[in-house]
Amino acid sequence: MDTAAEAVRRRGYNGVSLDQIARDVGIQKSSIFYHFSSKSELIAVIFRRFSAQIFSFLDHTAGNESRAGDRLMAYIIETGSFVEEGESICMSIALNIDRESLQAEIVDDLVTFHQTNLAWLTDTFELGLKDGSIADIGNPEEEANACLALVDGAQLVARAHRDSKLYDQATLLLRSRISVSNPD
Amino acid sequence: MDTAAEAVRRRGYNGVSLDQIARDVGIQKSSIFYHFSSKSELIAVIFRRFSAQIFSFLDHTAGNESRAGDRLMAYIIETGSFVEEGESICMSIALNIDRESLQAEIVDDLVTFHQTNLAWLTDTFELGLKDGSIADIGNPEEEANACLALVDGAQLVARAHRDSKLYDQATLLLRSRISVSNPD
DNA sequence: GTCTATAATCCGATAGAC
DNA sequence: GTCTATCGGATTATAGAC
Repeated sequence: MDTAAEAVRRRGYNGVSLDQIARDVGIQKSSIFYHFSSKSELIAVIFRRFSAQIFSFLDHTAGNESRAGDRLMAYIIETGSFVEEGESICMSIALNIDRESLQAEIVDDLVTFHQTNLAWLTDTFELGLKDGSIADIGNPEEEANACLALVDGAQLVARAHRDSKLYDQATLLLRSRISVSNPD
Repeated sequence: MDTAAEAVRRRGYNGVSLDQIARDVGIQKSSIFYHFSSKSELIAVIFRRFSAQIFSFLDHTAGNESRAGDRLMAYIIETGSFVEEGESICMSIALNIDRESLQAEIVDDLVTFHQTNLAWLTDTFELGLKDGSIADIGNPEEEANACLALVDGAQLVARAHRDSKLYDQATLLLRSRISVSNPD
């Protein structure tokens, strides 16, 4: 499943073959069908696992970080980790491109994933309005939408040039609005 | 070629088949090979055509609009036109996802396309520093990188929810920094 | 320049031995 | 639970008639 997840993030749904995944793992592709009934199901399972990991991260961050600036900074760093060496992107982006090849169930999960991220970011910017840890906040919902677009697009830019530093550069202006706490 | 271009923007390189393109056009798929030697060549040609159109737009805009704010606004609107009804995206994004399935030549063209856009945006923000038509500019190169990431990501967000209005919302904060001229 | 027909390959999926 | 073998379908590409 780890191998399949990485393959999807690097080559998209239509770009991966079960044969290639099986070869990377060191088994025969027919063995995959003992664990998953179809390619669709395999992708559905790994996306739900990925989605659950991110939701867990969001809950954990909201529970542990009391300041909006710290929450947002953790989000930007976490999302940047998907870029790796500029060869990969977040799975939801990769699957969204190949959306028309996916079954309706996974497409619904993709929408839910996006909406959950947007709602979390909106809450974060609303908190930022109160605690002042993020500068120049306009409408929280608009900020959340722009922030999600920025971190997604920053992954694309970094991948386009195979350089993870471009993710950091593209998000620099957003990060400069954050006054992080210094817990000692 | 128009049909092929739209198909790539909606389904990605690996998601389109020559048979489907031929059926949409109303010919047989074998007829495609009279005009193009391979699927790779077809995609290379339509991307170069797309790339030339955008480069022409950049030149035209820089020549006709003297204010940085007007140039940037035109760029944001032009890029937003790729979203259509939330079903499509810019061809460079779609091809960049399926990069590992493409021949090296097209990948080079993709990098050139991205760099040209970045350079144009950097020039625009440098002009904006001088003429004051864009507010709160930090480093022009960082602004360009963040701007490109934002408009690319805004297309993804709009497509994720099949709603072109989300592109407008995600770019609203950037557009609010622009003081457009009112030519009368 | 487009057609029919078909070759060659790849892929998802199944059957059955071990 | 993994293997070998294979089916059936889709896809890229070619050959040759018109």
